[in-house]
Amino acid sequence: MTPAALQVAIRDLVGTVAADRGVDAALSEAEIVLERPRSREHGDWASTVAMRAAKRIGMAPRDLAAQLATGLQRLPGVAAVDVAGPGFINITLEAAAAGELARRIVTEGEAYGRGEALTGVRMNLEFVSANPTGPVHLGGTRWAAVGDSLARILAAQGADVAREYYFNDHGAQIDRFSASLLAAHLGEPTPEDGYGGAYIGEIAARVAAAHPEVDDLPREEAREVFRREGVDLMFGDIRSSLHDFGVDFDVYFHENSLYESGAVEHAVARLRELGHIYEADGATWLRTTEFGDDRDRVVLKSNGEAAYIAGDIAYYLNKRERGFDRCLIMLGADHHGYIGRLMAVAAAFGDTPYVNLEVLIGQMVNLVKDGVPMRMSKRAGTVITMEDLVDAVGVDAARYTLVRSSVDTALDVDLDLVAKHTNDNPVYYVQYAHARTRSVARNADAAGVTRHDGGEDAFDPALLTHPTESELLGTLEQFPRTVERAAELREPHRIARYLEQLAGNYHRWYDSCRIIPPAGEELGPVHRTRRVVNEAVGQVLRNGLGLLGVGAPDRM
RNA sequence: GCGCCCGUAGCUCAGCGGAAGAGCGGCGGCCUUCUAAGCCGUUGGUCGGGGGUUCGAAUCCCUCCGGGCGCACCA
Repeated sequence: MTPAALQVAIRDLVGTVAADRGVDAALSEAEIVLERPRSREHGDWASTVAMRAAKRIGMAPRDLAAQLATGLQRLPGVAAVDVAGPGFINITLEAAAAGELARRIVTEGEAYGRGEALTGVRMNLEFVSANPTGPVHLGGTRWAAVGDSLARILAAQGADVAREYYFNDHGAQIDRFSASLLAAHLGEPTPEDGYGGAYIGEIAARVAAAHPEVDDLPREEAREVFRREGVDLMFGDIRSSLHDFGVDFDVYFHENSLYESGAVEHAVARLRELGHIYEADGATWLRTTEFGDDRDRVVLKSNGEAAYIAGDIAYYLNKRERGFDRCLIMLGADHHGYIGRLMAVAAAFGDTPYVNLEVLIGQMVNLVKDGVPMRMSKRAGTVITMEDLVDAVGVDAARYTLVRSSVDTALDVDLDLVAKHTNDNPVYYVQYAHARTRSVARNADAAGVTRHDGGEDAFDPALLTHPTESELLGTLEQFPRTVERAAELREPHRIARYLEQLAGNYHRWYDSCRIIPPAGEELGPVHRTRRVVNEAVGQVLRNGLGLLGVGAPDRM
């Protein structure tokens, strides 16, 4: 008896009751809510359908629930049905019906948890996108962890996902970067509005070592060398940190290519064709107010230069022309003001905002020391980088910490605390559960506790009768819909929270149910069956950690 | 002034229409048997305040308070 079958049965029963009373009470699937009750006392599944449908049918909720319960009781695989409170229907399944899942998970393996919700959809996921003026800081590290995990989750739902990094190595920021490098090389103080931090000195030294001629060049030319070579080195460092963090992009998109290829002119011409461009005050404007923005935006400044948004316009059109159905952009909270104009741009091209284009805003990461927030400043060089974090806690703990909270929540990271109490990080709780499943498997093999007994499949789900077993099986059953929900809501943290629950269920099961019989107890079908459950849990933990880009160790 | 996010246990945070949660911390237990990075018990909450919608609100709507981040012909 699967939840889907239960749902169908409930719909039919409601139809029968309604027909008896001469009422047409056709229920949509969404109305037949079947959920895992929070408390074990409420059975394996609970339905609120009686409370929803009571008014339409003209019965008291509890009476309707009682009638439905009688019908449900007769279904095969249903052990007990109770009516509680205002009309909850609590359903308990027979162990055999619930336990069948373990066999299915082992058969499906890595495929368990995948879905088809996004099959055939081409998605472009843009994240991090930091300009090469310094190492990736904590905020960028959060997007790296969340973005990469989201890409994995979307792919698990069948989407064709491209990870994309958009960057600019020209303009005022880069000018300040190269001026800072030159100053560091010459032993001068960091220029006003320049970048501080130890990495500036290191990059400057590497450039000078590779190009000793800078000392003989005029200042302007030397600065040009520092600009060109420094950007290359910096960007190389960024890519390498990201790679070490387990994040590799499919496309590194250079903003300047939009200008060099004529993509900006192409996009502006297209918008002009569509009638959304006008001239005023010597500048060229896009009428974004027509599409919900709070003011029109300058596309080409009165001095003839392209405004920043011109790049965004061209970039969006470029993505669409490369065949992406859905363009997702992850931005920090300090960019939330862009959403309106970006959506207006999409609409101006005739696209559907929030469908063809999605902007995911993530809140800031704050560095905390001894409970006091520390201001991070690139200029002052008091920045915690991706590498700092990884050095302190390792890739797995770093990624897990950053991905287990909703991006809607500003995150406080206390480096001392994280470094000191590394074992407190829930990632170890989950990883330990996985290592335990592997350890049990090794020992079980050695003890002959295998699924097959003399060629016969000894798996018998009716033997999984312990309360911790129905709890564990119920959680295992939730994995596919958890992944689907995480993909739909773009919320990877749901996977992490799910894994913590599963790990807890497993640890408690392990504590009360032996897989390998202790001395004096005979090896029987129950042990062989539990062995399959153990494998199923390991598989799901592995699949889930994989979606987070976190390792699933065999030993700890 | 306008806009976005947040306000749930001492701390960090899940839950976002259906029967208040986890981790950490505190206190007390459990290793001669499959990993004690574990388990069990206990402590701890007017879900920021007030209205409204609903059979039912931490969850949706309005409003107020508090905190964070933004509102350029900068990039």
